[in-house]
Amino acid sequence: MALAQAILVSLLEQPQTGYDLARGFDTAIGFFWQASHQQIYGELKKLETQGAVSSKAVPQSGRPNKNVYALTETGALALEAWMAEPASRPQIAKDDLLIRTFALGRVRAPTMATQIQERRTRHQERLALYQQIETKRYTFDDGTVPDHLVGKYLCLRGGLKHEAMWIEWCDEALALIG
Amino acid sequence: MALAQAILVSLLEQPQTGYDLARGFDTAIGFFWQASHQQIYGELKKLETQGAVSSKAVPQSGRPNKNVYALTETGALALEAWMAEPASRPQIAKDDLLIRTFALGRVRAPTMATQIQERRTRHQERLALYQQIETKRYTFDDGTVPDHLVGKYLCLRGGLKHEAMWIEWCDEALALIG
DNA sequence: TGGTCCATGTAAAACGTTACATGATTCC
DNA sequence: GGAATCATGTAACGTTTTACATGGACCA
Repeated sequence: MALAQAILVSLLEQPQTGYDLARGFDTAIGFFWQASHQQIYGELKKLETQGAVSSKAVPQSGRPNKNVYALTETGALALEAWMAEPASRPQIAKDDLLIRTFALGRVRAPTMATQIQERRTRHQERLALYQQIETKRYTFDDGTVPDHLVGKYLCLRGGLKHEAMWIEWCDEALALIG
Repeated sequence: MALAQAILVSLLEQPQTGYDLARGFDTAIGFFWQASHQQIYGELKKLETQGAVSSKAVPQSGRPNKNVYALTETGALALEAWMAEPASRPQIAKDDLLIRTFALGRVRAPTMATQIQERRTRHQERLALYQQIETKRYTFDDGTVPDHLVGKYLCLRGGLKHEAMWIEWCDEALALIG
């Protein structure tokens, strides 16, 4: 749906290959948007035929050529227009741990405490990662975040809050089903 | 993926039609799992051929017949087995408001404050709804939730925390970009 | 008379995942 | 010698959304 825009936004920072994007989707924007390399290669081609991105082949020795994609003027304008479009309503991620949780008290489920404990560990790891990033990249002497980083910073803050909240939830659940 | 299980868990409480399920997916389990009626009708048929649910036609006057589905023994056992399977890793919901946010500071976006404000209102509404449900259905004199409601209650708690967290995020974002 | 609710369904399109494929390079 | 990295791609499959379809009941 908004994969095209996720790519355009990623290209704002610098031109990238499909491969770069696929990897970046594992880090920066990937904290809240996932896409496989197959999807990205396909979408890039579509965006190129629309004129939103341009590609430049970079020959390499002993490797397939790189296709480095850059945002075009057209793409930048399209992105700006899209920014003003109303965002879709928030969706809760489909989470099968919650389905299992829903059944608690009605189905025998001796492993649920372990499962929630495991989930807690995951969130804890993520939280630690985000905290590290916050300290490293978003801590400034005067205590304010420079304008051009505000967007990325807010996304990180969302991630931090998200993980912290789920840790709290796990603790609450463990206390209740203990 | 886990749509089948979401249906089975919904049927734990009582036999229901596909139509009922599709509407329930807008309320109880639907707070964290979405599915259209088309998907549900299809999945119910699949589940019936597998023997996990059984259907009973209920004739009606002036309406199409109801197909009321109930969980079978087989289905209950399958569900119990599934409960012990490891849950998939947590995913963050794809949210195009966050993509827009990511671009803040790099693209002109004069409507973003309004958009976040609107999103805040949505979360506020949801939070109010969940709080109402908590008060109405999960408040007991002795302060404890009865066993058979623990699962549903924990899901509601997740919803509450989720909405509260996003309201906080919206406030943080508005303060930073205001 | 026009809209929403009940109750089911088909069909096509869009989106996403999984598996497979290539082939040199670099690291352990 | 084996695994991971770089870099692209095709094909099959599964899931989800959107659109279309029916038709009486009930309400304003």
